Amino acid sequence: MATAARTAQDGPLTDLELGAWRGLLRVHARLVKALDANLEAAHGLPLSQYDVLVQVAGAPGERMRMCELADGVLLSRSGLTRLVDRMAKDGLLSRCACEDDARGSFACLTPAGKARLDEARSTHLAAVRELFLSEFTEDELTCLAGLWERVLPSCAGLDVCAGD
Amino acid sequence: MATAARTAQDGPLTDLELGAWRGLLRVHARLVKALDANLEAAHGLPLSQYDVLVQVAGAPGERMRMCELADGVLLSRSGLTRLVDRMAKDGLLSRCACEDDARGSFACLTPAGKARLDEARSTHLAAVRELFLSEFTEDELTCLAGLWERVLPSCAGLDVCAGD
DNA sequence: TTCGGGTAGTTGTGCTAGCAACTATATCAG
DNA sequence: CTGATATAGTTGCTAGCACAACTACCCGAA
Repeated sequence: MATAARTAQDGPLTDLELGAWRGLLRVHARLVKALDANLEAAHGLPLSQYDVLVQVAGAPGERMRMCELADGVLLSRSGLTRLVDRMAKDGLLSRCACEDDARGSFACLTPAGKARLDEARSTHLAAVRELFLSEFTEDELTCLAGLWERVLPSCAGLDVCAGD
Repeated sequence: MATAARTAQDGPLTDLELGAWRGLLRVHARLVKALDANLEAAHGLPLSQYDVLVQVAGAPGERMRMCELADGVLLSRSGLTRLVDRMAKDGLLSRCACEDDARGSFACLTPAGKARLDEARSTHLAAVRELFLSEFTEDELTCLAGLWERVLPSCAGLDVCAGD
């Protein structure tokens, strides 16, 4: 292996670059796996469904159009259709027609879905804090958040952010 | 929605926490998707296969035990078995018996695999730099790498790091 | 030597996600 | 109003992954 630290344009990644890049991949993989397992164990709720509940609960009228929801939870439309189907079958969501646009439909939070979210939220937030946020100082969090803001547009061009 | 910024132990996430956490999720999702599409378009190589090639090429003898490889590429053992199968069918890897341990087997880099990696590496590294690394100063990279180091053990307990 | 427990890897199975094709509706041009 | 194009959502199909069960083997103890 003929490797040596170059500046930053050609050749292999420097150790620093490697650390910053691979760290992201590893931390993400582990966090998501741990959080999903945690949520599933405590409330029988996959992380993907929790995400949907959070998004819908935060939307006006506690309902959201399918396409917005798909963007919000980083899923394809077909993937979302089926995810919402599963959740509707479990009573966490219901589907409602859209009055303004007959093509569209809403995913609406049911009381059961709301209750489930209320149960799960504190579990999940506690886990996020414990596994991730608690490791950082306030300054570091600020730094991180700023970095994400900066990189996001660089990646691709489809997104918006949503609240908790 | 009765939400207000709390300190950091209870209640909903502060905007700062939210930004740091969701940013990670979004940036990761977009980067991986973009990098995979890029690599696939340029060299017909999925990111998962590229990862395997990098790991194996960096290992002594250009071969690796299946279980180490599985850890290295963040995949389950069964997932890795099938991924290596596919790559072997494409001629990128070959499977070799392990002399010391008859249970084990090696995934060995073939000349074709090496060639493919050589083609793809610069494409991929350029993309990683363009989409991610280039957005940061050296100091920020140092900060990031340090943060990952710190969080990693907090998540779960299985990993080691590997070089490029 | 032989038995028991642990480890490496593969295979059966099921789930989740994406892509492409399709339907139905909206919207805009003329 | 009519036809062309775009958008929302669903469905058919397939790929990739994880879990659990299984086989084969290693290693330590008696």
